[in-house]
Amino acid sequence: MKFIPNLSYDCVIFGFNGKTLKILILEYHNTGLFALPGGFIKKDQSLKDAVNKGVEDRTGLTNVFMDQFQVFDKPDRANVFDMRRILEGNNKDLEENSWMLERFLTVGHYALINYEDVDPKPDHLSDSIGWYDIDNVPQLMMDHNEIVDKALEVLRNNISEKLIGMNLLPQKFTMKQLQQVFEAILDQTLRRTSFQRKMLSLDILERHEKLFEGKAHKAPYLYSFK
Amino acid sequence: MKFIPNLSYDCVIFGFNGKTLKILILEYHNTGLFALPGGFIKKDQSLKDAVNKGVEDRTGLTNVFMDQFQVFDKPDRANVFDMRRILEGNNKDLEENSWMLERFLTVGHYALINYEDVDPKPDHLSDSIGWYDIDNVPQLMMDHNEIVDKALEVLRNNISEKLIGMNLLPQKFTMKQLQQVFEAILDQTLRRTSFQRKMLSLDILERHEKLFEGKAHKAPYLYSFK
DNA sequence: TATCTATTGTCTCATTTAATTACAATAATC
DNA sequence: GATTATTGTAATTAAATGAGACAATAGATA
Repeated sequence: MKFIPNLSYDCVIFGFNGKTLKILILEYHNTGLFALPGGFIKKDQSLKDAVNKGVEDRTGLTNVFMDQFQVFDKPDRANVFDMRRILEGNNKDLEENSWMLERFLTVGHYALINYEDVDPKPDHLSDSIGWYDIDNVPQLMMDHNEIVDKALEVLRNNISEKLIGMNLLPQKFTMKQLQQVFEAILDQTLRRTSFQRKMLSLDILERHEKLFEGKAHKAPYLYSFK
Repeated sequence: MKFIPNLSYDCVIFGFNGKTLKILILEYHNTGLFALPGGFIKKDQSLKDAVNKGVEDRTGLTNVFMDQFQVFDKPDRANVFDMRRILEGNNKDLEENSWMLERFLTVGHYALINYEDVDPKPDHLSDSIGWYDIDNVPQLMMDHNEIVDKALEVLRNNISEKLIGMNLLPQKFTMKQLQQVFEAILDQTLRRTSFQRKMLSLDILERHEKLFEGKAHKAPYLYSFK
């Protein structure tokens, strides 16, 4: 067995489409089971490498911002019945893969990516992967809904200006877009003038040319992070 | 083997003696090796139960405030040489305990306890356990110094008034003691009047009788958390 | 008993930071 | 050229914090 036994990772991959915050969820072949992208850690592999690999396989992205935030370890979190269905749905040998039916602790991660850059690809066990609004996540297997909730909570607490926008937005963006990211994450509206003044005072933004959208009003500046 | 392989926990146990922030460190028999209190997780045990048990064994305390904050996973973090010395120093059979020489990922925790309540007890592998000032921690085995540094960083960032004092101080305390806890954690001096005003305005403290210390000055009130 | 010392609790006033409102600038439409 | 929707920034208010002043007081000192 090339993997570390009883240990896995799962990753809540956040994206922002300009309106709402979304996460990537995959569905397993012939089971109707939804789950977070996750996987196992090779015996000589760092956790970070393992997760990066998993995210790259499903999104095509490298150098993604990522953070591990909690170990989920309830002894009864594994659902042997579901796992068996997934293996059978993929015509996997149960004997050979019986290690997958044991207890697993999983290291929860979240990743922030630029929605536009992604071309989601299902892995060999699943037949679809897609974006779901953060407030419209389907029922997931095992304790994955709990992992999503916790990831969002941590994201809200860590909303330290720079990291967030830098990873969820394209290189250049308007002040309004930046504000919308914050509003989507915090799930509350912010005052435009206070937000703008605050962001500018932090001295983390660089101002570029204006963006002419063809709309009948003053054109906003584009910004990037310094 | 009754433990989950390749996985351990370690715990940075913080205490406050009225002056400085301290942590508990143990020394292994006949090796001169220092380490954080840690251990393994039984196959049917929750991580939390495992850590609680470890803390209770070494401090005698139950219901301790505790938080897991990071998995440390560098593939080369285990030091086979040191581990062998510990086993040999304790006359343990190398063959039987060879699983301990493999790669381990460890879940880093920190705990906050009331210094006065503790009677530190070494476990069966170590011959001493004692308090060390946070800015005078000896060289520890493996990556334990890194774990300590990270724990302190997390503690500083999480210094959300209530949790801290509630766990590091006795039930009743003076405003000065509370300020000293903050100063020890943040490693900076705070303005007395501003601190007092801030704490009182948070509406988390209950004021009790005065504490007469027999000193030649006005006696301070005792407070507890609401 | 009166005075002195160290510390505490609270006020005041200055300074900084943030919330709120107001308004001019402007890109495209009518 | 007037109109509309939105943007950038200035002006005004309000809240939080910094810095200092001062009276209160428990015990020590004389």
